[in-house]
Amino acid sequence: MALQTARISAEGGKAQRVYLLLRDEITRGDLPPGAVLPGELRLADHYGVSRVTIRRALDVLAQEGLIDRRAGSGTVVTGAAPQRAAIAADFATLMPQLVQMGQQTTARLLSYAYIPAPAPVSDALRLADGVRVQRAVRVRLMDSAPFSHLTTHVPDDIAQDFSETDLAGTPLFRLLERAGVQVDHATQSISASLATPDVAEALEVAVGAALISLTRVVFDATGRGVEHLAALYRPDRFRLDMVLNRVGKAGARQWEPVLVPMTGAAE
Amino acid sequence: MALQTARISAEGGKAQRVYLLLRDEITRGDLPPGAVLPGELRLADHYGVSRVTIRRALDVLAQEGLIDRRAGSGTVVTGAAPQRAAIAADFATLMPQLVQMGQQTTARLLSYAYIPAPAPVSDALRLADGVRVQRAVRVRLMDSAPFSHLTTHVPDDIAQDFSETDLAGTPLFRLLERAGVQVDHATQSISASLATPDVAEALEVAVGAALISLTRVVFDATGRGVEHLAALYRPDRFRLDMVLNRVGKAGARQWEPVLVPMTGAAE
DNA sequence: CAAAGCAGTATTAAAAATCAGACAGGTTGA
DNA sequence: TCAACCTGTCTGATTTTTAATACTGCTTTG
Repeated sequence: MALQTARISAEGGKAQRVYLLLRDEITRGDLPPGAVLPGELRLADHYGVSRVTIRRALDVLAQEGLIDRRAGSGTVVTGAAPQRAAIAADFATLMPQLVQMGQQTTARLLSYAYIPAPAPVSDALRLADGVRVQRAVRVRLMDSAPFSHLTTHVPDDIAQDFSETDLAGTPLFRLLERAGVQVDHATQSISASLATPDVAEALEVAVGAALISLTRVVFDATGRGVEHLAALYRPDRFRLDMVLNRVGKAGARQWEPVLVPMTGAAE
Repeated sequence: MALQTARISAEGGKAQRVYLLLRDEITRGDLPPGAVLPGELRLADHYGVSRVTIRRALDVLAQEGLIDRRAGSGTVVTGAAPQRAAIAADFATLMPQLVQMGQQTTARLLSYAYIPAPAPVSDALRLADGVRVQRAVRVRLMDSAPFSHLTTHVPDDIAQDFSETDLAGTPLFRLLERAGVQVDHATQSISASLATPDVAEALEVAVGAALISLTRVVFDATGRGVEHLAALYRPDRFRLDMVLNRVGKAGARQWEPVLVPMTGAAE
């Protein structure tokens, strides 16, 4: 019944790529339900591949119910958006509406080890060379559907208190505060990246699919780096939303994010 | 001299995909300069392809100077990050530090037309069916290096004042306020998507590369939708950063974004 | 209503990419 | 020094992609 889990592992060549691109355009809304695709010949030209290859990609899309092909008439995007219980997270504070949603998310611990801090992590956390950190890789699921892949690094002296079961259940953030860390501020950066084979498997997406990438570095009151989070989100199941208000008088107007008070922290 | 513009157009199969994945991991910092890659055999196994395919991907990376291959020793990531200074944008308010950077960005108008509003746009702007909108597609460049692909939709009665040269030069946002629109609030959503052939060409990236996707809908004081922006950013040239402060007493703590006062609006 | 045109369907053979394996030669560390 | 591992190189079998060419069926137009 692997319908939307099209093709894990790095299989597939051009046809697979065209499939990914088209599916991305559809689920993204660029090709809304009801829209008619260009003809296969036109598509072949557009993507720079042969018609047979386009056809193979369309086959998969049709099989998944994303498109409806009618001979003579054309290929139309069907409204049958299979998923869509997308988890919306407040863009500014990054607190997902999980509380409202019944907190039905669970986490699965994929890996757990103490290692010397990798260069990017020790740089970001401003650690001395060779400092050991606890590295944990987790997948967060919503109704047993994975939506985020989390890699956290915490200096080992802080992480001593975290057991494996802690990590599997509790958001790392709460563990930090439980450990007595005075969380003060954090820097975040949003980007986009491609699904490598390992995260692709964990998130049940195809290798090469687009993912939202979030990197967060948390500091305590003394300015010490206490957590490095590298998160990857499935764009079809996770959204970063925000509302901005235009405030101030003319000439000195600016945007101001609308804050939604809520405790907790997204991962 | 097309060095980092590896392979535009939809050519390449698995090798191309592996190349994209590896390059993504390198430029993203997962494989920092100096890191030694796993052996070709291990890579082949990891990506589920043959060694020859891995080899082809490494060939391109080596040609671009991203890796250094030494027979017998192994393949290491070189620190030669040909990356241009990434444009950082304030995450909360989405105002890029363009002013500080000398405002050296220019825009190129790719397409310009009045059309009936597509379904996603008319939905988002809450327009009646069949309302005509002005659709403009632009590419923004920094030192003649493209970093964003912008598709804007504006109701045609508002857009009457915009000439083609206006669009090529001025941020649409300023045009709106010049037209007397009382901008009140906006909703934004961040995601990730893949580069289709057309945007890939405009942004000078490979087809299938990861892009940051931002959708913004702007409303005026009367609650009317006045602008729909769909932006795609090159993650290697554009970053969304923010700083959060942890405020409040224990038990009612929450994050608060740090605001950097500045006028203007990012596109 | 008939014809033209378009779009999907199907089948072939050639071309290209990929695969699996083997071997040579350099480097490293026990 | 030897063993293990790495890149570099080559080869023939296999799979994927391509290109060319019919064909069927729906829609539209004269």
